[in-house]
Amino acid sequence: MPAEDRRAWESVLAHIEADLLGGRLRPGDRLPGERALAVELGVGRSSVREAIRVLEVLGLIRTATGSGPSAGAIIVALPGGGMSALMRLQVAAQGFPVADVVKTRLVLEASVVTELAEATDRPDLAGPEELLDVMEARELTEAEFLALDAQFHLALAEASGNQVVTAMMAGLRTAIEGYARAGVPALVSWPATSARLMLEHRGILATITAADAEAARRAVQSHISGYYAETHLA
Amino acid sequence: MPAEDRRAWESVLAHIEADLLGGRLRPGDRLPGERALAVELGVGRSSVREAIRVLEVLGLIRTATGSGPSAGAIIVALPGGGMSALMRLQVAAQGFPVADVVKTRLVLEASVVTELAEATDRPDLAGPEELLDVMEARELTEAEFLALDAQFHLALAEASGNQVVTAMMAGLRTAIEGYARAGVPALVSWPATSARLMLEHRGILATITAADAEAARRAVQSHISGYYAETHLA
DNA sequence: TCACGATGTGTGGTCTGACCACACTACACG
DNA sequence: CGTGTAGTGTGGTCAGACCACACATCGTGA
Repeated sequence: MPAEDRRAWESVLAHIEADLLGGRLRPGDRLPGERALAVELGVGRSSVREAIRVLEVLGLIRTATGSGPSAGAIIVALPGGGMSALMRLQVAAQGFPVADVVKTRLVLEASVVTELAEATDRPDLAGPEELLDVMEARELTEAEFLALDAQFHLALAEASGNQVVTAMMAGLRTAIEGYARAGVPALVSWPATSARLMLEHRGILATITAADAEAARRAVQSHISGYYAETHLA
Repeated sequence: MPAEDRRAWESVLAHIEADLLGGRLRPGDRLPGERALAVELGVGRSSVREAIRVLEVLGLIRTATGSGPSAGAIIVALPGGGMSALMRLQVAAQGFPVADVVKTRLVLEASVVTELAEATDRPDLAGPEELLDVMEARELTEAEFLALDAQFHLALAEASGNQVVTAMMAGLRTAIEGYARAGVPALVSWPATSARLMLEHRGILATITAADAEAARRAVQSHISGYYAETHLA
């Protein structure tokens, strides 16, 4: 019997986590209703709801009103969903220095492109390429461009297949977009910079396609740290 | 004016996030009381509580009952606090394959030791060294040893000073401990393996002290992937 | 005068019961 | 046989009521 001295909502969370680990709950399953869970665990419905809320924000479940198979709280376990909220709030609370975010991004992305370039079977780069097509198709506002830019890097991570790295990149995405946009005013020429960024994106994909891991790593590192340096000269 | 069609607790969360970004709330500050916040935002106290709960799990605030300066909900923004819960639950829900966790760990830790070894001023390794001393002091159970092991790696990340990486490592810690413990039965000899791991730990610190980044990276990579391979031979 | 204990006050933590909007189900009616 | 309407169960929300706790205050006793 686990200690009962923890807060009620924590015991609910622990119970659900145990069910998850024990295989009694799997992705796609529906949680019991809030009222039923409350009775079963001997706590109030509000406590159940606080636990449910946590699981939802963490991206583990999806809730929907109404009835039927799609209603209720359903286990989804979509990676990154919660990480994004976490990183966003953490950065908002000044928990993470931008320099650390950039550095971490550098490390993760270097690993991503290395893995892509070294993959034995040619990785599927359709996703990233489509994004580049969109970015090059027409003139975009700075915000639009940078949003697609961050999305491109996220797509690379997805293509690498590493779900943990993808989740982390998804979490960093908001923070990345934030500092990227904040740096725009410091640029000498936005059109010149965006043009360069687009070229570099194509270059990164080219090195991956060429299976040149070393070049890919260099390309992505200069791409990221180049922009960072350019926006922090002032 | 933001849309009011979102769920009540989301609007509370958004309001607090906005205060964070706007500098109206900073680490160390106390949130208004739940009742006051409910009145101020025009929602019920339970909705406020759900938002508070999310912030607490994400590691952004700490709540305490009673009165006085240490009571109430206080912004703490301690990195890793929430990431840990997130990763733990995500792994529990089979959201992340172990192989991806190991791979990510490899990338992050390689970066950590590289940075430590290349630091211009000798980094402070007192924390990691103390942990090694404890591990070597006496015979430990497997669980104790592996817990300290994970803590050692986390201490290295902390020493590197990169808060984002530290947070991510903290998040991975539970998952790491989990697969490490799960692999013990597959080992030929636990005493032999633990002895080797301890030697490798000392070796990693030595390469850092020697400022040999390349050796440090190799050491940490063989340390991690070695154990992983050893426990996945069967 | 000073130490100490009872009391007051405000905090988060929890439970209960009551609505609401919604979406699907089932049944009755044309 | 189709169709629409009432029913049922879901999450979402609110209001109010306690509780335990920790600090602040003030009185009382030494």
